[in-house]
Amino acid sequence: MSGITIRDVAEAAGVSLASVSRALNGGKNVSARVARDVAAAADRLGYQPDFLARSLRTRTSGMVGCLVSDISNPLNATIVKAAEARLREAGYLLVVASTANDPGRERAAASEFRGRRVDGMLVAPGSDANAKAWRALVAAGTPVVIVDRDVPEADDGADNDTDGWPSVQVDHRGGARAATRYLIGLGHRRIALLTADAVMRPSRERIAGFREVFAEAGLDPTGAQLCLQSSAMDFAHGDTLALLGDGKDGGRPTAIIALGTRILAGVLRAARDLGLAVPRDLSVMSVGDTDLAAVHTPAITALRWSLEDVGRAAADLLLHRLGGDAGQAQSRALLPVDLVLRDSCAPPAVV
Amino acid sequence: MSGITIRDVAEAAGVSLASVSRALNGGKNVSARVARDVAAAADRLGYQPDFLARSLRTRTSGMVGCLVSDISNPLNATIVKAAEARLREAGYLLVVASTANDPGRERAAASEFRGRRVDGMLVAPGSDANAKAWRALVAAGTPVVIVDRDVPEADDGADNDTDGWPSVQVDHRGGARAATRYLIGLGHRRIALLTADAVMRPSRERIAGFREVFAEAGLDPTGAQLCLQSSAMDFAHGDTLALLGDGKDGGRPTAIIALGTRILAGVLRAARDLGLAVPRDLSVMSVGDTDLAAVHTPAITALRWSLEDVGRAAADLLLHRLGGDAGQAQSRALLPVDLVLRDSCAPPAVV
DNA sequence: CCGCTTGTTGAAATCGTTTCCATGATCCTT
DNA sequence: AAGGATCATGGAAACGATTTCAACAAGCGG
Repeated sequence: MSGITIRDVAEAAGVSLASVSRALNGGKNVSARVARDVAAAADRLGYQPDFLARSLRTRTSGMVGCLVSDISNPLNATIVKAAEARLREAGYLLVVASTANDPGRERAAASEFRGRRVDGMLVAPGSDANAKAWRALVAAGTPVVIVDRDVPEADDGADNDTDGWPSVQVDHRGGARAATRYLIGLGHRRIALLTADAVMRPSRERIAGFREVFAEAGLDPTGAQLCLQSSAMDFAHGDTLALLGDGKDGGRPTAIIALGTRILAGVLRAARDLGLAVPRDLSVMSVGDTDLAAVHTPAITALRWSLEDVGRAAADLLLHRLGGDAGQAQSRALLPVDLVLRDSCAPPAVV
Repeated sequence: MSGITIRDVAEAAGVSLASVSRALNGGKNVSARVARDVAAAADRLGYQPDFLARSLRTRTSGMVGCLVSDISNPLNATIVKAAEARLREAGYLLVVASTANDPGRERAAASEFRGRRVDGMLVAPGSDANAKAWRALVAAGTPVVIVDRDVPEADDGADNDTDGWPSVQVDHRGGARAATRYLIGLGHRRIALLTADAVMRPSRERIAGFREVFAEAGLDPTGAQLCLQSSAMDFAHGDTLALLGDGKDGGRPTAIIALGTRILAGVLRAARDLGLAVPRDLSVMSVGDTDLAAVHTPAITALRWSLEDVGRAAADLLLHRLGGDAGQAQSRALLPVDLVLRDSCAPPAVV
């Protein structure tokens, strides 16, 4: 290690430990001479403060914990990256834990973060079931920002904070509404939404928006078909084949909205296997603007939202809290979703 | 915070601080009665040790720093995730810093890691220029494992360690050789390699393997065309158009080896723009087995290596070091690259 | 029964930093 | 010029753990 401590600097500069600390930190109540000597000595010796000792004394670790299901998912990774950059600017270190949506690992990670005295946390729980663990953290005084998740209100009437937790959320409902309206506008009446299990907020909101539009348009609600993927085993390839193959419930869907790279890939492969041309025989839309969607032939119309904005907003919200601002105002952010029109959607073939 | 310290536990259990520490940690030289009482008291009070204080005393932070160019790159993210899982098992916390290959940020991050007293580091420098910074760290006693990078020998003759640094590397050269041999075996004589700037090991090794095979086969070396991408602005789309458009140097290449999702995407789009069918008019191979390669029509033959293995091996190597094993043996790992045959390569059309 | 080893225990030192407090010194005001 | 206010400074007490060391009890062979 560095080996040289504040004590060495003090001796070299011929002042006391307290003066060195003051000179290097606040600079308040410190004479110009001492400031100069200390800076010179520190520089000459290559002094580097020990964060551990400092943290122990000040009770702030300068670390922010980030709990995310899977860091190797590019969507998550992009969010984390943006948040890390913002936090780094503010002098914080981001530590991430991949939890694979396993409640046990989530709890363990949260507990470890707590033991390491993180100053705050960015969390995206795998499901709402773990909300109590987060509540315990918050009760312990650790600021927590929820990222694109819902946390149900406490079931014990004791501490029901009416306004909920600080959070950054994406307007998946609005995006789904726009997408559905667009397809209906093209003439589609049977649309399938392939998304993840409804245990998390994004899928729940998407489904809600999807159905809302059908209801508002006064269309046959059975035309809004859901296909939920609990685990992307074959990336929805089999499900899509089944969906497109037979004509149950009044015929196969003429349009599919698919979540993410892998499900989208499964859908495209299934369409190819069945000899269905996109967009002539089948319109396809991607939820999330991935490389695959942008580059595929034909290019896939997609719902896009800025992952960087999500990460930045989450970091800002947390920094706000860490800055002592416990004000309830601006404790929630809702980010927009855009519809990027490309070549993969067209009016359905006449029935 | 937790609020309750080892002192509270000591009082509750009616023993001294030292006994509590012994009981909770080693358990050596502790009577059954004390062990029981301490465990009970700690449990009842919900005691959670303070990592900061512990670290300060023991001089080990239990943290491992990871320096990577861009965590939002799925390849890097996968490596990091695997390493994190392995390190977590061993009780270490992984902290990552994205450096965007900016030497300044790399240095800053390394310095910060050092200040936070990380026990070790996993680094993939953006270029070899920063090697000196890493050397300084190693000289300071921090174990460092290099991930898929080369670090040149010190230019000052003083401390030239003959065996280099512990590192995990991927056999990109072998992979490139296999790929090139395969294409040559199909009859190709003009092959283009589109890869990244040669500032880092993977590209350098690939280029070397690529050329070696041409030389060994006694083929016209001008058939081995290089196209280096310093920044993937248009994802090599323009370069590919130029490459395939005219017939300089004895004709356009009949096969292209493209690095990663984005360059591959650019190549495929360019081929489409020029009306070249894959693999009839142009054979295409991907370096790295991405979603796009697996899902494209036709499916793209790819060079694949296990990113999880890279992460795991790096973690293991570092853990080995941290375990006190400074033995030079097994300080370097070389991971294999496989050629995954799919449908995107065929013998070239007769000239 | 004595001396020696083995095993438990608690008081105190330590890690490197920040911060409280007392002590002078300087300066300004009346 | 005396008295109070402000400021720079160093000694020492935290922060919460681990670890050394000495003390003491018990077991045991001779």
